[in-house]
Amino acid sequence: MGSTPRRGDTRQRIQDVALDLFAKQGYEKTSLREIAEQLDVTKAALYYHFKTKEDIVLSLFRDLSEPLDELIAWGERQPRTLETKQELLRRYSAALTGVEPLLRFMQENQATVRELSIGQFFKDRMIAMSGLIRDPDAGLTDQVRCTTALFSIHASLFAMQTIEGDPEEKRQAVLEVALDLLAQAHAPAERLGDR
Amino acid sequence: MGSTPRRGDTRQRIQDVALDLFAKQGYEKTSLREIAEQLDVTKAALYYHFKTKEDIVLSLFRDLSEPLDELIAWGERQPRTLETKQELLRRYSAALTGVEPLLRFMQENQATVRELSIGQFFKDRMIAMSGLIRDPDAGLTDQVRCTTALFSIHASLFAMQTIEGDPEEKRQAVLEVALDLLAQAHAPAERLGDR
DNA sequence: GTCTATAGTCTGATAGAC
DNA sequence: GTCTATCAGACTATAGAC
Repeated sequence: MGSTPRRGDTRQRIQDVALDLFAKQGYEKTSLREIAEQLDVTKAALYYHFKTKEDIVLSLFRDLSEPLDELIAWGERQPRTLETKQELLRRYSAALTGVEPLLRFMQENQATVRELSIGQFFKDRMIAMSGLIRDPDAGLTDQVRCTTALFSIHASLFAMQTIEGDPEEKRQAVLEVALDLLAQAHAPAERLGDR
Repeated sequence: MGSTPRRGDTRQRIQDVALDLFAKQGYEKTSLREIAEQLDVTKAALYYHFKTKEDIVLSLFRDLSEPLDELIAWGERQPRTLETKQELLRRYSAALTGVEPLLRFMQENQATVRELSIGQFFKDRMIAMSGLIRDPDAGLTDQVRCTTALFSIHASLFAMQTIEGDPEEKRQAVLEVALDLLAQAHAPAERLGDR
């Protein structure tokens, strides 16, 4: 038994290969033929499991959508304190761990994702996160600090590739910098001594 | 005179329309037919001015390549001091001003640009900039600070869209935060007092 | 410098047999 | 659940007239 590999997990295999190719060479440049060939099935087999090409992408994003929605809902129930914002960043960082290929795909194919119905969804979520983190009445510089804090966590997975080191250690370092930025945005007046 | 508009500037007009459409809907989703239609010429006319579709993109990037190369060359001639790095950030921020649509296109079509011969060029330049800004022997957190400083300038054009305000004021605010991050990465030990 | 016409290829998607 | 066969439409790119 087992000489005929994989039966019944075709749907999962399609998702795996699709995400891999989408992240590697982009959504548009990846054809269904290519995905099918790599799985040794035909295009028609793909259409049994997914209605359209876009449907494959939608299925990939389901794992990311729920944790993100829960995080925002949690944030909206909390008092708008520095501690809440810091916890938001910590949870956000944790939520993104393990979905790096998906994030990379989203990051590198923004133009595509934007028109892919899932695009508006994530735009709304980023605006919501931004609204929870920064204070519209604060100074411009402090707003930039907060936005940079949020964005640095988001971007760390691709921007920090030139830095060597253990991924988890890097994640902690990014989180530390982000929390610092947040604290500075909420500090009274004096910052780095003189300067 | 002037009733027959635009003669001889077709090449420039192609570049303008192409960049606009590429930035708006992505490189792959923009066909040469679409560009030609918007200019009221035929596809063949496009091929008179540009050898391929990729060639249009290459021509767009020429304005950005030279200032960036000069900046890196300048940086490599300077002593590796905090002042040099701060000046690098200032010049980098200035160099990016005015080419926002091009940057947005590059940002949102990374997957495409990466395979477009110009991709390796910019990857090399970003690595070079990163090498000038951060110190590989410094602590992980300080390296993240430096990378975030560089990246925040780069990303400010799209990440800060939720913040209201004059673009130039926002640019200054981003620069201030970036310079702060740089200074903190080079500060001795004590940071924000207690915290 | 710009046109028409078209070659040649690939795409996402469907119908129907097994 | 996977196959073969095929669709209509879109694409980049070229040849050659004007």
